Amino acid sequence: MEDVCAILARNIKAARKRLNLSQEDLAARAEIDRTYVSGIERQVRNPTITVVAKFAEALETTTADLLTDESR
Amino acid sequence: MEDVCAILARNIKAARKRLNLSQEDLAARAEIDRTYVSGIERQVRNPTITVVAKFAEALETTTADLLTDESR
DNA sequence: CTGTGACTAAGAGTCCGTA
DNA sequence: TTACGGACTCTTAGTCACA
Repeated sequence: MEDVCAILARNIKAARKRLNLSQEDLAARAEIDRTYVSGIERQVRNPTITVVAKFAEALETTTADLLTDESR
Repeated sequence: MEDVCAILARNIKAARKRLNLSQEDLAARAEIDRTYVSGIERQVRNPTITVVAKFAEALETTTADLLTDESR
């Protein structure tokens, strides 16, 4: 079973690219530090669900979507 | 926009009832502390996504499902 | 534009109990 | 069976300088 952090990292990165945003742009939108965004995409962070919710809003999607394993 | 913790609390409680589990049963299954389960259902906790994943496994569902707002 | 190490404050998560 | 409290440890939140 794949780690939920890996799924989140992949989905955030994909959604970010889709919107043509840099990590910096996303950080600004979500009101999160740039380096924190980096840490999540690199899977060195294990965020709380409220942080994921912030990302979801900034990426114009839902919390559930960011945690959905698209690979199956 | 409704808080993600409220959605989680509602969904966990519903899934737990559906399986006829007590908070203690669920805690044992998910290998999470009994008082922590209580705290999440009362929305006084803001869990990390790995904990939500543990709940999902114990409740025979997915992380995304536990964070899906069924009220819409 | 991104990765990384280091740091403090806050809160996640555990364990003991009581009503 | 659940809510709630105290006390505790350890990780996350959030930020910085630097590569």
